[in-house]
Amino acid sequence: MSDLKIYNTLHRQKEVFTPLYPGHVGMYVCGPTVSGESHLGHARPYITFDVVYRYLKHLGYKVRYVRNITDAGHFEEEGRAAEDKIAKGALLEKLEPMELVQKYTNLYHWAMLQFNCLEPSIEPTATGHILEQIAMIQNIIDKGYAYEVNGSVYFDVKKYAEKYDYGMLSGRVLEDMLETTRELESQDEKHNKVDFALWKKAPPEHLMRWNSPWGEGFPGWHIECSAMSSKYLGHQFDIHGGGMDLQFPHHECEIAQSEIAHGELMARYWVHNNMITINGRKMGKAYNNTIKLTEIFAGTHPLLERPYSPMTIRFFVLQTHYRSTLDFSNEALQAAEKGLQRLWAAYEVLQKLTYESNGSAVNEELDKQVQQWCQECDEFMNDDLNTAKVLANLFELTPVINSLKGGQIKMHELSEATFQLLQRTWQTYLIGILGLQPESQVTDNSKLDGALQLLIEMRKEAKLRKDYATSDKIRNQLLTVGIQLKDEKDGSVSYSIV
RNA sequence: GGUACCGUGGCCGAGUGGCUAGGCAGAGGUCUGCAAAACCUUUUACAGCAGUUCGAAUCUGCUCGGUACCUCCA
Repeated sequence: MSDLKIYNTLHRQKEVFTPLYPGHVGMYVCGPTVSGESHLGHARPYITFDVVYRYLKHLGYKVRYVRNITDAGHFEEEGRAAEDKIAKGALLEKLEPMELVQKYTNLYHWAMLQFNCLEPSIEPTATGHILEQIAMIQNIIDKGYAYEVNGSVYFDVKKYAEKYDYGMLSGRVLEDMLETTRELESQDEKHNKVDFALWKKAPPEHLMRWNSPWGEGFPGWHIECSAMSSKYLGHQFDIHGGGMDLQFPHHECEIAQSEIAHGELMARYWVHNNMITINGRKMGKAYNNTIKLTEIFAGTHPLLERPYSPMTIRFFVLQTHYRSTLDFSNEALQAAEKGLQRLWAAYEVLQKLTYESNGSAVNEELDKQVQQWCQECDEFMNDDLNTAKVLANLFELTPVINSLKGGQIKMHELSEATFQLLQRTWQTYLIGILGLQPESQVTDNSKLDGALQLLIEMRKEAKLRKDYATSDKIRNQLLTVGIQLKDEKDGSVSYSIV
């Protein structure tokens, strides 16, 4: 169906993508834990896999894209005293975990919308699949690969490793992990320090709790993804995605659980995006160096010189290959912002151009070059989704488009087919696959437009009188309220809202 | 300590053996009443050392520097 090659972490190499069922793709991406606000680091996987989703659809696949919401855990409102949680008598005064979950889920959805991320086909919640998780845990116990201690259930990694390859994804060696002894509290329940929890007994202060065959508790960290992906995508599916930091232990544990429960490798292609760094360090809660998305959009974080729009962030992310780290800085964001503006301007110009030829000869060299730049976009995407190169080619095409408008290149120098390819490429890539969208909501305000046309007319008359004081005043005053006039080569005047 | 990964010009970043990626910034020019935008031209690279090769940013080794993961962080 395509020549798409994608880097599979499982085998540490690029592999031709062939779906399990021809024409269909099942993709699971680890979603957010909705116990707090999303930060810039979170934005990367969602934008990355949004492009994967869009591209697979572009290739003609019918894709089921599942992205979970982790809403089961130990939730606390930031800054709220711990004793608050259960001590208060009245229900409404207590911390209600679902209230937090709802709040941050809404905020997350809002941010995804800002980034123009398509909605997943299914967005299952951990709390909505407790029964499935319990059933899966029981299944693993029945097969002898998990044991219960004091109301908690642990996966027996050592036993698993005797027969299966624990570490196949992360490249870890079990022996090494057993050797590197490090004292950890509360590991006394585990038979081995490498074992991981499938179910945890809920201590009294734990608010989220469910009944299970092992008493009141809550599911372990990894089990939800295994349970929910198999429910909606089958025991084996095509793509499993997430951040690189989830490779171990999260994804490794998912593989082990699923192998025992379902008897097969859960996903065939494991795709991991790299981190966003800030001053060279990973942006993460543990490092205390996060910038929340709301802070980015509003420019309220102390590290920000000014606000940056969602599309600037999206463009910034896509300008780098998804498996490279991406370093945040004001300079880099501002460069991205300007670059994107240039691309948009060219896109709008291209939209308005129409093909016409006076029968003169086509400039073969140029024509061929334009064709090549357009066609290469497919190759770049097929080569492990190289969005950076796609953008580079769009930038190569930008002066061609502007020159067609400015007259440095005559339309007849391109063949009609090439011109149409050019238009189609921009539409397909910029809008369709990279998912960028215009931001200056030109609200199609006919009243504003009418007023501006009047001002433009008055300025024109002033210029004819060589009354440049007046004409400049009109232009400068409009600029201060965010409307920029541009004198075009053909004598017309256009404006843009900045 | 274990396991991976990375080090590209002022900044951000593609690129894996020969063919100037690209963006932003800087410089010069064209256009313009002047601007803006646009167009044209253009400077600064491949952490260091050694090796393989006709040829290395790209392969190998070493050194230096940095990062990530190692049990609930995308």
